Amino acid sequence: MQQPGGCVRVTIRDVAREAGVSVATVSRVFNDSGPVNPTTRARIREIARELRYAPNSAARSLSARRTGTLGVLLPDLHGAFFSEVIRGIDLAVQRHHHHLLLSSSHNERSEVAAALRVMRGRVDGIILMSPAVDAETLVAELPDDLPVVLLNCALRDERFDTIEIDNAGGAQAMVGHLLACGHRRVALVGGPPRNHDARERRRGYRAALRAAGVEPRAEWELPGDYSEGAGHRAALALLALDPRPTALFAANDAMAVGAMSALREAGMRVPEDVAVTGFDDVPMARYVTPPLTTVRVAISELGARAVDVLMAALTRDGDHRRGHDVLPTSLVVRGSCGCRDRPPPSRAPP
Amino acid sequence: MQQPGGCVRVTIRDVAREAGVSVATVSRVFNDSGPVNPTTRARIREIARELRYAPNSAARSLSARRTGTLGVLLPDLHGAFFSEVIRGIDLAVQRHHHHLLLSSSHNERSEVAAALRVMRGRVDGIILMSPAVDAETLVAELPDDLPVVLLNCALRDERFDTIEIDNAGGAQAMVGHLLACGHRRVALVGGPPRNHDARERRRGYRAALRAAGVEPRAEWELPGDYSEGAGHRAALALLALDPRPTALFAANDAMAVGAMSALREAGMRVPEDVAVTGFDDVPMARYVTPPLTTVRVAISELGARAVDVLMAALTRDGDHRRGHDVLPTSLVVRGSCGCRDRPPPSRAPP
DNA sequence: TTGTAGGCGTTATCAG
DNA sequence: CTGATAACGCCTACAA
Repeated sequence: MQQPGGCVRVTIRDVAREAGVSVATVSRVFNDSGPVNPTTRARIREIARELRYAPNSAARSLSARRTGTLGVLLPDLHGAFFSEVIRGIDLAVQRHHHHLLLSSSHNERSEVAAALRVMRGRVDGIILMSPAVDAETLVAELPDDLPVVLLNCALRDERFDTIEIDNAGGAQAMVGHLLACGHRRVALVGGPPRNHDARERRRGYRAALRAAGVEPRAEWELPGDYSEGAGHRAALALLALDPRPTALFAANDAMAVGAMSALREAGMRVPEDVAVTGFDDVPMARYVTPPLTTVRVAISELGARAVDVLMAALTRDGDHRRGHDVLPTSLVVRGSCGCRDRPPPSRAPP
Repeated sequence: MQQPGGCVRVTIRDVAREAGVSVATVSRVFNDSGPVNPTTRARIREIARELRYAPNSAARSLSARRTGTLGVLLPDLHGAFFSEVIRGIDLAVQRHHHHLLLSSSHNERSEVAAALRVMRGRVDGIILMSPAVDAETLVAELPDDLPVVLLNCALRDERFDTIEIDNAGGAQAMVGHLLACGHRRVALVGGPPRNHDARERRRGYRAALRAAGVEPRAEWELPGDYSEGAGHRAALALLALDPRPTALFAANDAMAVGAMSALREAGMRVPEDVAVTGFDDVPMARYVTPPLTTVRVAISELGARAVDVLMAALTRDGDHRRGHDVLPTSLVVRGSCGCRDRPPPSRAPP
């Protein structure tokens, strides 16, 4: 026992020397690769612990050509949605005994490219969610020696797996529900303009309107950015409309909550005066007043499935058939739409 | 141009060969280290782009002994709190042009140890938030060749920097406020039993009670776990108490919202029948009904500061004085406590 | 301004 | 069962 505290950098060589064996043997016990005499194995483990040795992961991945890590690129870390995605990813990654290299806030193409570059050599595969960068410019940056899963991207390239939420379908079901309950003037609080999900949700909104014989109107489409404050402002804008919409479909739950807050402050009742609905079904949704009618999305499932697909591509190394998954959504009718007791609306044809 | 698509593994050697220079020169242009003829520099960049070359980060960190990455260990990824912490960390890390290796859900000691081991060689420093693992057992696992910042840990070791929220102070101020408003029976919905923050908030709660001459009572302390559902159940339990508490202090906002929901369902008015307050001031807090009175914490600041401390320790390599920061909190009085118009309570002595 | 060569800490392939 | 030893891809003196 030469360095009791092991204060500097203790390598596999130190352990080998101390144990009177070769580095190969030490490597074997730490990887369970190849046979090692139980006695020497125990001694090596013991000495490694005394020296506080831990394998250097960088060296390991360099040599083994596997990193045991997945890279994740997200546009932003804001709000319950991304939180849930990451959580789903993390749980799945742990199930596969892997790790996570996280990078976020990449809306510019150059930022995505930079983040992608840094991932090289550190990850075995990449999960990329970048709803704001347009598709064509994105594909040029993607590495071709690593498997990539695209999340909620407006891109369906045969070179990559993709997973997305049925945004349009969920929105259409939600708005269809409001229409089925008798509403004729339904407003929308949209998400960020360049955001793929937001656009799809808007598309579903418009489709539902048309399917019910209602022509979408520009002044019904209030701008938003997925934040509570945007919902608040949108509701104020809605109140200024004449004739005033009787229902408000927010592109996510946070904005719906913000909108309800503004309506209440303005002396309006939800749902009696204005029905309000959201999208995502975040945990908080059922606990606000009134409980929020919304579109349920298995958000963490989105992340988990991405990991599973990636791991599958990783193991079935060469021959992996790309897939394009669409995660279904479902209507969750609570109090904020005011039509709990009506029959569920039938999904209108596209 | 030998491999137009560069479909396999292109290394620095390939670029060097193609450009007719040595690997050293290529390395220089990619690191801006040492002088390189502008012409050859341009040619190398050009060829690297053609070949789609990107340096292998594992090799780079092995050789350079720096990874440009910080490791983050969190107990869980649930809820707005952790979401905000990560966001703060990520933003700060980007400011420093570094990256993030994330790992979570480590409540067991062995899990923390494992995660710590895997970080070796991949990170330059570690941010660890582990409020559930007891302090002594934790310190044994910490690496001594890497700088570590402890977040919200019940540990104040001279070997590590620590940052924590003024949990007790914030709780005491909040409960003091309720008492100053005339409440005498104030209940608590606690956080996870083994959680350090949760204990501190309870300590502040009790201290405030005693400071006002009110003896804490066991039946006032309702169990919780930081989830909306726990708050919901706690409120139901509160309603069964006789005499019934007139105020409820939830150890976080999510539980406060859950509690308000249960009270409303039971036909009680907030704050008239029962005042409800929370902790954290998550974005949603101001938009619930009624707006939540809570304790404001600069959550993302907690993460950002951790990064700054770590980076400071990294640059001032040898001589870095450990510090123990405490993030202040502040009272945010909204509608849910029913005492908006009263004067702010004076902070009671401990 | 450029090239050579040794080393970073592991793994993996052979012989023994 | 164990030990040399050649990669892995890059950085960095040192030399030219």
